[in-house]
Amino acid sequence: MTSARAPRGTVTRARVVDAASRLIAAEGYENVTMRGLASELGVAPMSLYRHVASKDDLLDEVVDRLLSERWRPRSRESNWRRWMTEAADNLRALLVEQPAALHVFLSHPVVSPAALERMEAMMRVLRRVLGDDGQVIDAWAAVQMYTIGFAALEASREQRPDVGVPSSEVAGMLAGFATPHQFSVGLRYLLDGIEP
Amino acid sequence: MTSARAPRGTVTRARVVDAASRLIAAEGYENVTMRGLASELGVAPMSLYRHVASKDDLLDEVVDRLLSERWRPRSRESNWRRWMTEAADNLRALLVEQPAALHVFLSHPVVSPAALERMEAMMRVLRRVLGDDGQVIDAWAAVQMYTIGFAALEASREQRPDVGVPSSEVAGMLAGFATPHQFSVGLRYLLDGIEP
DNA sequence: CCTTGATTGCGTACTTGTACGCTAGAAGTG
DNA sequence: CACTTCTAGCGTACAAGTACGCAATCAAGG
Repeated sequence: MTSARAPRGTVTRARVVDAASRLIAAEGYENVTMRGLASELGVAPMSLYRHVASKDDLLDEVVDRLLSERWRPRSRESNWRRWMTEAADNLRALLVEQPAALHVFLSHPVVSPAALERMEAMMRVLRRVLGDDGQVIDAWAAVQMYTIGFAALEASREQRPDVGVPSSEVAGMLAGFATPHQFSVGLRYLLDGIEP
Repeated sequence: MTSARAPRGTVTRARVVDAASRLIAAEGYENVTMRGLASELGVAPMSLYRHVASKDDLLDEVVDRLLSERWRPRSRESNWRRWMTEAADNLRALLVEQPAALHVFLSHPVVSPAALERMEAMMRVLRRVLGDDGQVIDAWAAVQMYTIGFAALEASREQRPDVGVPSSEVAGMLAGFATPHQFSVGLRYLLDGIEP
């Protein structure tokens, strides 16, 4: 039998985060439960709570890892519009592909290490274009909010079939709203407005 | 005792929505449970599910009522920027003040009657400015995504105290991000980019 | 080594949404 | 009126997050 108490040190915050990352990648975020995670580690469910404050706390760290691997644009900072577009789109894609990440970004302002690194990089680029620090912050915030808002809708777009309202014109266009292309169009508006 | 089966017709979709609206207004969204709602109506919890598919389904309707009461701008459509700004800000305020509404808008594209009415009105205004229908849709989507994304962050801004990262410059500005003023600044960028 | 205190794994139990299927009573049929 | 059918109210039960407190084990001091 596998009963008996697990030895001390079996559970560690790092181990929990590792296991959670693996499980999320393998089974998908929505199929990961604290109970399942615990049994994966061979411990009782409540043992996890010595090392993470809550499931959300755990997710914060899992998502920071994902973000740190994926946020960086490939292009050079010299073409600021291209670079900013890529930075925004990388986050959008991450949020859409990883429901866990979307959950985290919608739950609270994300200030994990990777998020801060990304923010600082974006502000650095914007500062070269805009000069004024106040404007830099405004611009960054606008792009960030747009990105998260867009990702939220794109991710949640499982067709709602009927509506009971006949506006087929309206219903029809709702389908095509949340696409990566639409994202870049809106972002272009935003950057147009930002550019001095 | 209050046992015994409730007579037929005690529960109605409309009555459930009414009671839910009342409870949410009185106790706050996060304190409203299906069990509480049922006891408010004097029926067993599962009885509600004959009339609403789920809690989310119920919320959809509750939120549509809120939206229908609050989305309309006060200004005239002739000043399109002012009108659009008001329309966006009315939704932002609603989402921030009503966690139930935020939940609904983040869960799926909202196509309730009031949402459609609002969308059509906004598109009508944009059409007069932009002409081309394609651009109208793009512009509307951009504003909508920005609004929802911003509201999500503004609503979730309960201070996260430490971060473990010393960038006080960064941490400091994070505090001031999600304010109504910041919202209007970002929206101005967006409208600048949209305006022909 | 034994006592004492701190740390950590865990058993139990509560809350919330809701699936499933039973059943009482209304509505239709002969 | 008796019988069938359909429907709406409900009892039971389960999954998931996690509060609370006990207890096993480790570390420190004598």
